[in-house]
Amino acid sequence: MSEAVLNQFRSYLRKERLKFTNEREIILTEVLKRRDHFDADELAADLRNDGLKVSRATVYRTLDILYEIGVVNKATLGHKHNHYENMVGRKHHDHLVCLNCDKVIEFVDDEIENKQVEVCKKLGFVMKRHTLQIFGYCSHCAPLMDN
Amino acid sequence: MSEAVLNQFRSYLRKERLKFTNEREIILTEVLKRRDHFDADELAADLRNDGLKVSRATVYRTLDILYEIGVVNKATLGHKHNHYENMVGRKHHDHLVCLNCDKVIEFVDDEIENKQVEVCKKLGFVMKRHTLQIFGYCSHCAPLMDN
DNA sequence: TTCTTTAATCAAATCAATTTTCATACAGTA
DNA sequence: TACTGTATGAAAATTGATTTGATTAAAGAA
Repeated sequence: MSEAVLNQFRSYLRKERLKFTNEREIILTEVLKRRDHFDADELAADLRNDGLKVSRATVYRTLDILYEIGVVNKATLGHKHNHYENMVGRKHHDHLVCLNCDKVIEFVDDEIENKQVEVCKKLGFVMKRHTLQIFGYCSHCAPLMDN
Repeated sequence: MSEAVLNQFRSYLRKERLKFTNEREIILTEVLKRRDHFDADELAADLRNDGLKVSRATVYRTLDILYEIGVVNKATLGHKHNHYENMVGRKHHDHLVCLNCDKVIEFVDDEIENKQVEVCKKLGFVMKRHTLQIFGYCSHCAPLMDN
């Protein structure tokens, strides 16, 4: 399965006349291990921890490529930096973000998805991507807060 | 009506032991004139144009307060800076953003809103705010692009 | 293999948006 | 009017992200 992604990556790079470098492979491998929502700096730190030296700039550049080919998704989760998530074998979903503990819960609601398509159709708008975030308190934190 | 907002602002400031300064009034007034989606710098530039000198820092600081009391909404519209919009007399709405011409279209869909409430209820999540953006091409730009 | 071309890398500089600092000015109130 | 503490502006600092420029290393050709 990660074999398939690797091939997808290689063939995209070839198509674009880009190079399959050691660093790009390292970053892809690390991204595929991840199941959470991480930022570029966390990823770079993890690589450094594993003794793999890849510069921040390369991490950013490679994440861009991975976003381009749909291997990762980029999300705005209420911080001033982007979060990424491994999307291999996963479908689009939305996020609930706890304002207290930063927990991120994923969900999909087909009716919400369908309604968005309808809204766009009605307005002659061609949807390319969409993102829905709900901010609040998770079931663990809610009782602790004075809502 | 803007009289009411002014009073709301003043009483919030009093409650928090903050001061009703000339600059804060200037910024509030300018915000209330606006019906579009603007960023902090645009607002500062407009004030400068009108001969009103207010520093960038104060603009940011005041927009924070206005966000706090719900006079403005803060939105992430695909740029790396925040956009603000005057919310006086307006209800929550979502945004369609054209990737070509940057046009922003607002919409509300009650069913989407209800579904979000349902999702949260099911998960024991207490919703504080939510934001949905659809990116794509508006009816004017879509025919010009190769979608 | 080796050569050649061209892109990729790193570290450091830069950038844009935002936030903070700190000396000074001013609003609210005693 | 005087006092206290918050707000202000200009500049510096911070943050996340991008670019630069010299060097390295893929990928394909010979």
